[in-house]
Amino acid sequence: MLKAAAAVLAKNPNAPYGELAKAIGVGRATLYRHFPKREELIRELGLYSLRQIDKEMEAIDFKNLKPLEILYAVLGVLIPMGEQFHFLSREFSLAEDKEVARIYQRQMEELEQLIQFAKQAGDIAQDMPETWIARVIDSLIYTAWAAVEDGDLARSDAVGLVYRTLTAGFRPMDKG
Amino acid sequence: MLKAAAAVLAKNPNAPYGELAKAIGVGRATLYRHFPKREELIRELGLYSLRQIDKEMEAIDFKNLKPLEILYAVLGVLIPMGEQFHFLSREFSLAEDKEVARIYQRQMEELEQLIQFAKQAGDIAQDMPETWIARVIDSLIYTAWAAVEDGDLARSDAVGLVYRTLTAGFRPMDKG
DNA sequence: CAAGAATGAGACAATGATGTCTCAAATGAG
DNA sequence: CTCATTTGAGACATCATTGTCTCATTCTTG
Repeated sequence: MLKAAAAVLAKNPNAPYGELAKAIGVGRATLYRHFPKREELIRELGLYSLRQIDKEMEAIDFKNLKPLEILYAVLGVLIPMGEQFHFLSREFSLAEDKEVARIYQRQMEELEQLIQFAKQAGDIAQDMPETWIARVIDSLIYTAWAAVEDGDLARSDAVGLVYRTLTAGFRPMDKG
Repeated sequence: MLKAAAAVLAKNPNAPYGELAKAIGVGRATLYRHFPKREELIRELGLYSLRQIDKEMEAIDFKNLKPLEILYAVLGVLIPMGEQFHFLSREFSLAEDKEVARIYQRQMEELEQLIQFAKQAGDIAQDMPETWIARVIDSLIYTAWAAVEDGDLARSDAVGLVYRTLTAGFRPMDKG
C-alpha cells in the first residue's frame, strides 16, 4: 500500500497529494483521513521503509557467516530495495524527524560494526575510514538499483558486480 | 553569480525564485528580467555547470598521462565540483532539455572512452561493463564531495581515497 | 553633469497545492 | 437485512509561488 506511494515519490518528490492517493488507489479525502498532513505521510513512509529494511535484514544469518559473506547477503537484500533507499535519502524533512533519525543512525552503526568485523578479519583495509566505507556501500547500492531500473544492468548481475566493485574495485581479476 | 544559485538549489531543489534571487544578491524582478521563467534559469544553470566541467577538464594533459593517471586527474577536478554534480542529477527537468542532454551524453562518452583506454592498458578489468564503471565513478565523486561537506572526510584526502576505492576497492593494501 | 539603462521594492492576478468539509454511495459487522 | 463506518467525489477557503507590471532609485556611459 505505502509501496506505491514510495515509488511515486522516488520519481517525483513533489508529487501532489492527489497523485499519491491515486497511486495508492484511494481517494484524496481518504488519504487525508489517514494522514492529516503530507508531512505525516512522508514520515510514515520513511518509518515503513526503515522497518522493511530491518525486517529483510533479520533473514541474514549473521552468526554463521564470514564478514564478506554477510556483506554479500546485505547487498542481496538492499539492492532490490533501492527505491526505498532513494526515497529516504531524497526526502530532506525526514532527517529532522527524531524517530526516523534514530533508526537510521542505528542501522548505520550496525553497518559500521560489520565493517569493523571485516577489518578484524583482515578482509578490508584497516586504514580506510569506516564512515567512508559505509557511504560507498550505500552509494553503490543505489547506483546498482538505478542501473537495473534503467536497463543498463541485469538484475541478476547486480549483487555480484557491486560486491566485486566494493572488494576489488575495477582491478583485473587476479589469476587463480 | 550562478554558483550561488546552484548551491541553494543543491540543498533545496524547490527553493522559490525569490530565495534564489536573494542568494545571488539581486532583486527578484531583476532575476526575472534575465531568466523570464524558472525553467530557463535551471537550464542556464545546467549548461553553466556542464561547461564549467568541460573547462576544468581541458586543463588535464590527456596525451602524456597513463589512463589511471588521467582518472586521478579527473577526480581531482570533479570532486570539488560536487555541488554542480549534485545539482545536475537532481534536476529532473534538465534531462529533457536537448542541449543539456547532448553535452551530458558527450561527457559520458568521453568518460567511457577513458575507461576503454584503461581497459586496453590492462589497468581495469576487461569484463566489467563500461556503463557500470562510469556510473560508479560518478557516484563516488558525489559521495566524496558529500563526505567532505559533512566534515566526515578531509578535503585533501578525498581524491586519493576515491582513487584507491575505485581501483582496489576496500582490499587491504598489497605489500610492496 | 546628463541621458539612458538597469535595478530593487512592491503591488497584482493567476495558478496549483494543501487541508477542511459535506454528502451520497459502498462496505461490513451483528 | 440494518445500522454504523468508511469511502470517493467534489466544493471550498487558504496559502505560497509564479510571472507581470510600475515606479522611484541607482548605475553607467558619454
